[in-house]
Amino acid sequence: MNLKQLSELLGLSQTTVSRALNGYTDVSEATRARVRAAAEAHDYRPNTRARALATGRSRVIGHVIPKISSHAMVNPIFADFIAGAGETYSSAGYEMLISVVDLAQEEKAYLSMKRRGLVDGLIVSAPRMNDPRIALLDGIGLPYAVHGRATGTDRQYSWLDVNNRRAFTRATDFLMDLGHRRIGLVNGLETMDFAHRRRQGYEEALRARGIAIDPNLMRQDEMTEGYGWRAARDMLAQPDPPTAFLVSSVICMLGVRRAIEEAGLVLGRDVSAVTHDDQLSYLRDDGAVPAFTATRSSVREAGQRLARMVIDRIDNPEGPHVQELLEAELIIGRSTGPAPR
Amino acid sequence: MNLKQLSELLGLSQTTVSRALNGYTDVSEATRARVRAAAEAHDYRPNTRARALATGRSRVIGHVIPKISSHAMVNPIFADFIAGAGETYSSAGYEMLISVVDLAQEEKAYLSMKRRGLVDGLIVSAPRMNDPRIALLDGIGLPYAVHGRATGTDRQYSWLDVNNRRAFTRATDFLMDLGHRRIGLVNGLETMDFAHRRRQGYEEALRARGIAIDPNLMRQDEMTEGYGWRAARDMLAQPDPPTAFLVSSVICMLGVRRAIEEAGLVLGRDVSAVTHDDQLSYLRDDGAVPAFTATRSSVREAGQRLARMVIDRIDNPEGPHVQELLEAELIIGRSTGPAPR
DNA sequence: GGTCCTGTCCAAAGCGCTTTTGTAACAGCC
DNA sequence: GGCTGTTACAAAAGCGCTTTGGACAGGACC
Repeated sequence: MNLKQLSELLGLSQTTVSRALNGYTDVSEATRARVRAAAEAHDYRPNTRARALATGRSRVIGHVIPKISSHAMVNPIFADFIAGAGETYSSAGYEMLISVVDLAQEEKAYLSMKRRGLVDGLIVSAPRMNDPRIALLDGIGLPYAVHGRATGTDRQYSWLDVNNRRAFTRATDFLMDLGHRRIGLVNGLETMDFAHRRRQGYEEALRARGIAIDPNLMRQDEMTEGYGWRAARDMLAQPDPPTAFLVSSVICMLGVRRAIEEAGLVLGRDVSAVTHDDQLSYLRDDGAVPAFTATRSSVREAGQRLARMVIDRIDNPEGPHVQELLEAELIIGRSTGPAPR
Repeated sequence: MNLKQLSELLGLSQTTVSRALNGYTDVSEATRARVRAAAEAHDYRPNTRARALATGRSRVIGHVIPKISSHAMVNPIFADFIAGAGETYSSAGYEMLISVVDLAQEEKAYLSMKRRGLVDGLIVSAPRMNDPRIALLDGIGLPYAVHGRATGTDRQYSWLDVNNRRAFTRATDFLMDLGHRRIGLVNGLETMDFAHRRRQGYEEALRARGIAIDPNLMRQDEMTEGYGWRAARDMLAQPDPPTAFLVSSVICMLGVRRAIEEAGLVLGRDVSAVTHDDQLSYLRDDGAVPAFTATRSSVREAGQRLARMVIDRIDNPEGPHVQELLEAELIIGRSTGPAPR
């Protein structure tokens, strides 16, 4: 059933049927009701492609996953973020298009998306320091919003980020309030903007209390369970081991906990640990008192809000850029306690 | 730059330019080269929407994420699967569209995708027992391929699945060869087809050697770290505890390992464990000898192949259905050893 | 010379919508 | 009665492609 057939069936012109369904006021309410009923009865849906061609807007928003050589960079965050964004899109009448693109082809891919009229806007993920994509997209003229910030760029752009610096400052303060003085940092890769900011927050808090920053207590790597384990194990084996850890993700934290337990120590008593928790649905902590003390910020919610942000930019491309800084909650769980004396 | 402008620039008709670029033979090679060069020079890309409207094919394949009330069901598998499928799509000139849909609206969503001409085909994920979606999609007439199988349906359809039954039979046999007789099963939710099949494989292997099946050694739940921990802890606390575990995912396995270590036992010596490993990129095991003995099958590869499968169905909708059963490898790691006597 | 290919190219229709630009019909007003 | 406004509909253009159905020139063949 297409518009032509529906209009013939109703004895009306395509114009009238189209305008009736799209809420124009130059259609009488009686006619509109009749059209609506017929559309409903025959389950008529306007063809997306034709509508897109006629309006010049595809109502599709693109997400790009960069691929390095043969491996796509899949982030544990990805699934929940997508789910959040997808919820906003579907309630706003947008579709989400995901494209796996060679990292080296990323520039071309954005341009091609614009040229082909594939998407109305983009979400930019995992910004790196001095990320070149921002200038690029401004040049192309495709609305976008960034998940995170790109330190080093002085352009204006729309972004949403967690206040990673503040979160880690607070976590560090919290541990110091409990009497901890030697705090190990099990960070993500510091080429990633968020990890860089977390270290800043950590160092800032230590400096504020006049505690020396010890490079032996700082690690960075991709956030796997194994990395968490190795990092914590090594630091605990040092002459003057940390009494607490600051960890960048729950997956890492699982490894940190293992290292602590293997060392014959008890988490939350002998050694404390705070992790950042993105509230990933498949890692959720279902206890009454959470297992881990955490700086918590839902990545799904970030997805929802960022999706809204691109849509707003599409609706008003010349509008002012919007920045949203989400504060992470500090949730007390069973993984922290007073420093042993 | 659109087709009209390009053709005017070349002094050719739109027809000729279009046919030159699309490889038709009624264009001389000299002209084709000239057209190609101009297209290249001006970075011309045919507008996707116009082409889709003209050809009646969108070159988009849909993936649906069902949403239960306010929570999308996000599977840890999801990200890697998508990445795999995305790789195939981008090299085959397809795009991937992901739609978050209320579980109750799923039927409508498929129909709407067809009616709106949004996608050329679909991937169906996480089939349940007697899954109604198969009959539904056959009725709608949208090509699709299923990730997994739906026990209980006698229709023919195209699917790709891991041989879960065989994988768990082999793993059980392997443990029994090492002398284990009491083997705990830490399974996923058995409403999921794959979990159902894994239990079958486990029970079959036990029966084949005349070992009684003990309901006290079988658990099922959503596969979190916490669930793995609780399941293993509880079973180990039983009067006649298992000497080995069969675990449904690496995340669960992390919990199982923790329970074993907390009980003062050593994994791979006092207690053995085999897990299924989907080779998720963010849980990869980077040691020389893997930490876990595992039935291993890459979900990313599954994504790649399944994407190819839908594309084939789109190209030849009346062709015979294809089924692909991937055998999981049994990889020996450090988590298994002879049963203690 | 006429016929029949063959190799190249093109005009125009069509995909299914939206939107612009009318155009009747009717009412209100002097 | 003539003018202006308003309301409710429709004809037709246009979005940017692909595809159908020629058209035309040149060579081969009889």
